[in-house]
Amino acid sequence: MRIKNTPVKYDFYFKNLIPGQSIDCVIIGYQNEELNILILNWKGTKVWSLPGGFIQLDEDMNTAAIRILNSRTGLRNIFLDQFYTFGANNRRNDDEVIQSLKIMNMNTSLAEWMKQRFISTGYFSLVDIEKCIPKPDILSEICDWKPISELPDLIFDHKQIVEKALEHIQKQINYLPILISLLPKKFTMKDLQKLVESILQKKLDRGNFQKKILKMQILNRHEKQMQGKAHKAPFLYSFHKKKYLDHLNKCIGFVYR
Amino acid sequence: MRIKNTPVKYDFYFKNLIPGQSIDCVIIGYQNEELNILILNWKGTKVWSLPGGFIQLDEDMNTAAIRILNSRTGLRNIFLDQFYTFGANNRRNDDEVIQSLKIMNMNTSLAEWMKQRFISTGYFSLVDIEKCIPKPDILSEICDWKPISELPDLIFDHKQIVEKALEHIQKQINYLPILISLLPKKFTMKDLQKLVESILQKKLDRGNFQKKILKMQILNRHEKQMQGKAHKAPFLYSFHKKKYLDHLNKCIGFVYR
DNA sequence: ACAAAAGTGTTTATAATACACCCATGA
DNA sequence: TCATGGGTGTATTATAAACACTTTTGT
Repeated sequence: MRIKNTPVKYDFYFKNLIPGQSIDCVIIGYQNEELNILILNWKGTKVWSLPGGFIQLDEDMNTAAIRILNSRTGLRNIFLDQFYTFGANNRRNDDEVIQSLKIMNMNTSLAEWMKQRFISTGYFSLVDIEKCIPKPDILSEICDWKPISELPDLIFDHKQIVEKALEHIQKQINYLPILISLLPKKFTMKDLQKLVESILQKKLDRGNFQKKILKMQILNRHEKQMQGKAHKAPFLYSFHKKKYLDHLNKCIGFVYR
Repeated sequence: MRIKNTPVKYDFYFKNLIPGQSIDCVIIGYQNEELNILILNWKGTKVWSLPGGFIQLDEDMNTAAIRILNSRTGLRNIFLDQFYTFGANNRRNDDEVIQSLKIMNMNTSLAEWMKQRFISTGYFSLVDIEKCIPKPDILSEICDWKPISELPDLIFDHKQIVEKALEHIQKQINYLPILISLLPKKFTMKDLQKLVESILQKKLDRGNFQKKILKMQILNRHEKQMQGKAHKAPFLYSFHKKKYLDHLNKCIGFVYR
């Protein structure tokens, strides 16, 4: 799933941007029973960062976030929400910036731009990894999924941004369409349970989970899936989108806390 | 509770500020069985706005928010948290700004500053109204509490900012020290219930509320308070701060949803 | 036949809800 | 003595938690 970028010349593309204000995206997918996050490797360095970008002078901030998400993933109409704005004066370590920019042999005006103080608004997005085509940005040559248990060091305060985002979805699991966004169309009850467990970071009882979810009437049951495994084949399910969203709006308490 | 400002001359105090970035505060208090919000009236106009301000070049955004809160209320060590950043390109209506600045006879450089596009981060604060000494800012001459049911029109998107803040505390009542911040040291069970009801916007059963809260063991019971009313005198309570905060951290679900 | 995991059922404990009862108080 | 609201109790229902039983499948 690694995709290489073609060489670009750095131009003055940032002339049209709001200075001092950036966006960082925590793009979350679900794979191998674990949450994964999309991160970028800066050209010729060991620096990893979150996908991010800037806001155009006449652009809504939310629109900019959608644009950035789309340009890194190819996806449209994806769940995306703001969770926090990071405004500490020392959130970017200047040495880190200068060092990396030097390695990347960046032209002066872009380097100057990058050296500003930025206040950055964090957005998180929940995507189906299967549908996503990761694309590196102007600073990077690798754009790749990493499981949260194996994240490398990230530049600046990006690790904290990830942590804040994870905290946020944990608290919002009852209110936001988190589960429907992360699973493929059809899935087994076990898939759903593993996902919930990986978000809440705790084990749940299998029988009780199944009963609780079924009683909510938010799932459609489909044909059984033969897996060639030495046990009963599980049913496949899909979300009944309307009922699922109604449930969230009623804030009834979706799963566990 | 109205306080008039003395005349000030507008100076270049904003030279030291981050351009394009502002802070708006939704300062919430509890009075007459209703949530109240602190708002400002711009000099010589009918314009009402939230208390707000800007961030100094070398200042953390959170520090700026604390500074702004303190300068409007005189309070220190108050609960204050960020809830959303408002970045729509058209969130400020330019005509409104220009009109108001003209009426206020503002000098050119301040007017120019005010006409920028601002991305504004919303903070909310929960205060004991009794302890608060509202002070108008440089643009205003009145700084006053208004119950949320009787808010006047607010400038720009400030009404939406208030709504988002209220939504936020509703969702966070189980996680944030909302109740302890809004009530005076000692209060009756009825006071507490009315506060919770005014946040959740629904009626709760008196007997069940009392039992549920008492079972949590987060209150200290004090002497009864004789009110001169034609019925039994109620107990006074105060929060057992540690137990209350522990309860919130455990996210057990504090009251109702 | 067996192990493994699915689907469902049973039991017990805990919590939510509705509302009933008695008590203290001032008019 | 009466209306009012405070404090507490009880009965009913709903939900959570632990775990047991049966079924289906491939080896």
